[in-house]
Amino acid sequence: MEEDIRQKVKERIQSGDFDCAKELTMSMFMGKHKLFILWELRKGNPIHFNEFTRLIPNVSRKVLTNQLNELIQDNMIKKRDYDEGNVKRVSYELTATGQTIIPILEAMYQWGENRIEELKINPHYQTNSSENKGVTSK
Amino acid sequence: MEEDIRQKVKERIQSGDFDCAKELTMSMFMGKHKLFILWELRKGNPIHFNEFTRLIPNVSRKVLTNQLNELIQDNMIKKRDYDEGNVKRVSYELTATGQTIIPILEAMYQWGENRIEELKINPHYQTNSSENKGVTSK
DNA sequence: CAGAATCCCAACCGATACTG
DNA sequence: CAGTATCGGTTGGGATTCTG
Repeated sequence: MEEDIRQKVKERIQSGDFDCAKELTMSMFMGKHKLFILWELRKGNPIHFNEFTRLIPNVSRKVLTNQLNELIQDNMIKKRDYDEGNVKRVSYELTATGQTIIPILEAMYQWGENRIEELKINPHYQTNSSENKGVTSK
Repeated sequence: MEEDIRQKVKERIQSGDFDCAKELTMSMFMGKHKLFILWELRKGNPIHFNEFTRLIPNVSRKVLTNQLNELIQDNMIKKRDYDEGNVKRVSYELTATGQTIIPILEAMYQWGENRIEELKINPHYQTNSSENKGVTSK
């Protein structure tokens, strides 16, 4: 349904329904590896296709291609083809628009770090124990 | 795969692999309606179960229940049961932790708004036309 | 090196019906 | 009112194989 949401958001915007700003943003990095891809590109350095296959653990080329193409369609990254000797190479880098989304990723990174620290101190997962139960004020 | 990512991230954190901060954050609002739920709760006002079914277009109770429960497990929202007359009611509101993620949603909202304005001026979708093609510097 | 083309499965989601 | 239970459809993603 990820692709679905991207399409839905596009359609809504194209048909004049602009009430989906958060969803639009979210659709930029929905997809298994997009967050990772954008994150790796955030410094401005271009990255080759096969570099990604090494950087991202266990990604198939098909899925990687798909994620990269969607990011290109969304104008978040751009592709550059060139020849090196006689072997074709391709690199990807952020577009100007893509760069503007990085602060959000950094905020997400920071929030996650803080949350992890909290969880180290006071693990909360699978404890349906305390504070969050129904406060049943009958 | 949404539940899957939530579980994976949890497992990674519980097994001492803390290198997934962004993914943890993202897993907080992955799921079809979580963004919407958190957004509606951001002002601090509690919302009843059936209010959500009215606020969210075309959500089934099953899916809504699921999304709410995951948010509770993740300590983003909390549930409050009480009796009103002799009818059981339930409301949901943000936890303290849940409140800390709102600024990220607001950043996403703002980014989306800006992007929509850009697209109004210079529609970019489905034009694989110009700047983003391979810059083929052969 | 950088894909494209298939096949296939898991699981998210929707619709519907039932319960306390 | 606020759920639970069940069934079935859709699709993103993995594994594998084939090009230029």
